[in-house]
Amino acid sequence: MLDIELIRKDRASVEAALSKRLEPSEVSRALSAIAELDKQRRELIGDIDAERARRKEEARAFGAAKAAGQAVEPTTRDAKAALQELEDRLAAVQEQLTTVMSELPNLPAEDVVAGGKEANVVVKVFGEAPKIDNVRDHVTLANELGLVDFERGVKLGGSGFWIYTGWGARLEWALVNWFIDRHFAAGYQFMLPPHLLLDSAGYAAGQFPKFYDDVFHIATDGDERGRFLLPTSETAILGAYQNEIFETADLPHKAYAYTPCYRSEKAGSHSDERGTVRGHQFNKVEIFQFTAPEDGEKTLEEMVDYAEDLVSSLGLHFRRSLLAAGDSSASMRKTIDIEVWMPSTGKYKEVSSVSWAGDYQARRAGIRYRVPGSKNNRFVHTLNGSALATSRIFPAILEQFQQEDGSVLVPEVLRDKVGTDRIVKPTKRR
RNA sequence: GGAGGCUUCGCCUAGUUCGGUCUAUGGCGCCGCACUGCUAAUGCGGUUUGGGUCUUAAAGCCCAUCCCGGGUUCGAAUCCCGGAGCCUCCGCCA
Repeated sequence: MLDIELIRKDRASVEAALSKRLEPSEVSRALSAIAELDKQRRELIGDIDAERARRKEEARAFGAAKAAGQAVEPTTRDAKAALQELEDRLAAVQEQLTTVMSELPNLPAEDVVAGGKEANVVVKVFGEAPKIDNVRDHVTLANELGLVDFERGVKLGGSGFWIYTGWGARLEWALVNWFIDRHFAAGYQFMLPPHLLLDSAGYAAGQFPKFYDDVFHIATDGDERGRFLLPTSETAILGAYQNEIFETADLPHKAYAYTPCYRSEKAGSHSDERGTVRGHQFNKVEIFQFTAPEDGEKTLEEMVDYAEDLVSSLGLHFRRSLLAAGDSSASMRKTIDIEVWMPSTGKYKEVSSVSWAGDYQARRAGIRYRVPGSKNNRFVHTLNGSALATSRIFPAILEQFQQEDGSVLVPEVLRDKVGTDRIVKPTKRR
């Protein structure tokens, strides 16, 4: 949610920023509608408040007169319908305003360029692509080494699901655990939240209404409220703090969570999205920070550096990209992707997306902090980042560390957790 | 799933019987000031949250807010209906 006061005061700059990700004519139309609704809203509030003040005064006078023993007639009964009518109008205006406002995306940061995926900027490349003869893709490797059972996964969950098996399950779980250890050591608070969330949490994070159809909705017996399977633990971490006020001393608040991510999006069968690259359920450890506004943008850099250090520690070749306005999530001011090299496709694939939402999510979720020396509580800034999406790191490890003899070397930092230095072909039936 | 109790401005709490200066009591905590070699103690004052209005800003003023949503009434923390959450006991169950 954008700051309506900013739209009032500096509509031109809002319009310019939004035009980086929307059609200018569409932006103009939405802002005009907002200006008009905002005007109506404030007029109605003024009228309603005045009417309520009058009624309060009359009720007080009535009580005083009655207490004094005078015979008095109620006077405000007729005005009730008029007040009700004003309140109904306000509710209608408010609803329209909220609808238009909540559909507007965040303002892209200054250094974020307009355009879609093609306008993304590669900022930096880390390491070098390993030289591999006869590259096998991760699906082949996973099948040969018995790491992932795609066929039985489909038997269980249908298309888009798989089972990690044997050393594959060990590797996946080692990744999750290694990230969990690292974030804990880095001072993030560990959370294991519910995977089933109330719809309100989806709206707070800005995923609804836009992605309402891309998540799994769950009906719960005897409860009218909608619930859904979380598409990322970002939704849970943010939602956990809905309508709360942070003490200044508690900022920045750093949290992280491990959950599977459930997405119902239609999985097209792109050749570079085979295997575990895209599915209806994947593992991800998410880091999150609530900060004071002045620390927001620099925290983004800190978090990206941190996530990159993880990928570097694994020994993978990757790069950093600054996303164009049209390719980053609507809730975000700026998003930086970490993309890892996939030898089989010759492409880089996103393994982490680190974003700075400014106060956009905080405004939707009602998350504020106390400003020292001020009566007015302000909205915090929120940042989130995958650290990391294991189901993307997993295939990158298989592909980048595959050996001539068909085995795969385990990254050094994971060897203790996996329980082997090298994964070789199994001899028994799986 | 059944029965009962409960939810008040950070925390605890008075108020709900029987509707009206409740414009919500008191304590703790916190902030400011005073006093004092320092600390402590003490005294005085302040301290829910959000919206509107005015203003360069602050202050002020107005409205809402006693778990949430409806209702009754001139008037609701208080009465009625619906919902959520917590606690106790019983039942069921990984």
